[in-house]
Amino acid sequence: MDALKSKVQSKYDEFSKGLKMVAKHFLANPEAFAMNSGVQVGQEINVSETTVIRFSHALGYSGYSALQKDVQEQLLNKKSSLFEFHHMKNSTDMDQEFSKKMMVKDAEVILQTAERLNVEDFTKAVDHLARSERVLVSGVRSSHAMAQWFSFTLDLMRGNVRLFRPDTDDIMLRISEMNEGSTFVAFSFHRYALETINMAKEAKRQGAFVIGITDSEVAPIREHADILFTVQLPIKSTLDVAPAVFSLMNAIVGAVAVKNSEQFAKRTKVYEELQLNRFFGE
Amino acid sequence: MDALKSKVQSKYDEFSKGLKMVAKHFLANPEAFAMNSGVQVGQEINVSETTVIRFSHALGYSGYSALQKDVQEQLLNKKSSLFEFHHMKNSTDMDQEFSKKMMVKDAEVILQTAERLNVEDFTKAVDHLARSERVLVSGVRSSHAMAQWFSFTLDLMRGNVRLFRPDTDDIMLRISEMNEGSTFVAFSFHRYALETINMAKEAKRQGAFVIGITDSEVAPIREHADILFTVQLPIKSTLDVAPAVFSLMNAIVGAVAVKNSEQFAKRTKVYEELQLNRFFGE
DNA sequence: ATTATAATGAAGTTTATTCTTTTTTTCAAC
DNA sequence: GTTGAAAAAAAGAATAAACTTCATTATAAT
Repeated sequence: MDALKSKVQSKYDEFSKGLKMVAKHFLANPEAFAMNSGVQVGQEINVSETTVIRFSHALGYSGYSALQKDVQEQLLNKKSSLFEFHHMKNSTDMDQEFSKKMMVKDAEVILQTAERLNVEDFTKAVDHLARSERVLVSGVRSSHAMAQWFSFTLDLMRGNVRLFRPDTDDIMLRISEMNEGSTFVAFSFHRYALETINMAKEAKRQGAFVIGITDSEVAPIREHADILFTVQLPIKSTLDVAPAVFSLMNAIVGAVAVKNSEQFAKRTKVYEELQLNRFFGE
Repeated sequence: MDALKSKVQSKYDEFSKGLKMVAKHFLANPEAFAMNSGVQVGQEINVSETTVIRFSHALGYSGYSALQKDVQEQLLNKKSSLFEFHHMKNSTDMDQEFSKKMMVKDAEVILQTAERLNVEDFTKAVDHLARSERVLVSGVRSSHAMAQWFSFTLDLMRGNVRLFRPDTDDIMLRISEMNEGSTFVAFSFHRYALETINMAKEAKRQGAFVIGITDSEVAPIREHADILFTVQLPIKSTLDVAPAVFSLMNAIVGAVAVKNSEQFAKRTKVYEELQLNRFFGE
């Protein structure tokens, strides 16, 4: 399989626009080629069957059927070799075990978080985030990445979202901009930086709606939050909450996008059109 | 697969002579059923196509096509393991459905990413990240949160990790610090900001080891990366890759921590002791 | 702007596959 | 050995897939 894949990778640059789309899809999901007909594959990627066949030709096959046969064989061989791999327990694939195990754990934490999520709170939070005039997001140190992603993504969606930047922003100024039409989102995780907590307190005093995202139901931020989302790890876990928090944020942002779908479509269109070639590759 | 196989086994005694032959062959070599047409399967076991079709009927399928599709799916375990577990039928609430669905999808993407992860690459990357004198991390715009988290966390672990800051850092200066003992980590996701790509190119030219984290096997960063990790979403998905990327990073950082465990323990101890009460709550 | 070149998808043709119907074979009972 | 029931094969019809051609559209070069 890898041989075929790297062949596709190496030829990728010579391909036309349509072929590139097919190639990308092939690399991402070769199973689709093994199991479906040419038309089906084409439909899935919005390309004509003809282009799929041309892709086969470009790789040196006589047609789609030939490519499909080859993919099928390689895929099934890989399966069996992977199966063998699982059985040998020597030390070299400890790492495989390790990475996989950790990621499975992350997935489990996400499911558990989803399970525990309070629907009412979720709906209310989404509602405020969609409607608020202004949104201010804060999170420092270990929580800063979360705050950054959340504000960046939400700003794409609805605008008027601001990330508090501890290095350059003035706390008092930012806080003074908060009022009844504002929402403040605080990311406060273990060690619970006082900066964020105090901001939440002040924001609330100014009448803003405060959403707290944290790792414990008794975290200090709870006092100042109208809504509290908690992402909890299994005890004694060395995991990081980040994957689960991002999944939660993803759901929130997605829900906001759905709620404001027309506004969202307009904004992203404008954003896409703005892109200048000299800033981006491909 | 096992379910289907044992069904065949249990019905075996009731079968006619011809069907028994087909059943035997099916148990021995189900791949043939996944990949070949009815006639071909028949020929291989000296039985008519009709008998193969009858075999499909005997198992309760509408015809050979239906059997084949099922076998294909089971062999490539297209059926996601999670979907089986989390059949959410209980909730009537649309919002609950929504948030949960999104998060379940995130979990699935993580599992798939774990599945596809190349062990060798993972080991090699961890090795470099643990041993390198210096590590430089870059990611702008939508990738910036990832870069921030990764550099922050890895820096806690081993030190000498630097995040490239587009607003204040000088590209040339940062690049010129790279050499054979350095590792450069590039987060390059859709729209593929040129800044990161060019930095990777230059870093490589300076002899640094380059690790690319991206969303496609043909993303532009691939040319300049010694190791490429791809986190792919199912096509047509409106999801964000962030949760899966964070899970991958989590695994990487975790592996580095294990590798450098004594160093890591010392560093975090120092860090913990440093904390002054007036910075943190509780 | 104009032309030449290449890429694309719609429509049409051919080939392959599945499924149904009909005929033939098998085999046991008499 | 004939007969009849049951199963398999062969033939045929219907369907679906793969491939080809060609007109249209996009891209690049002048």
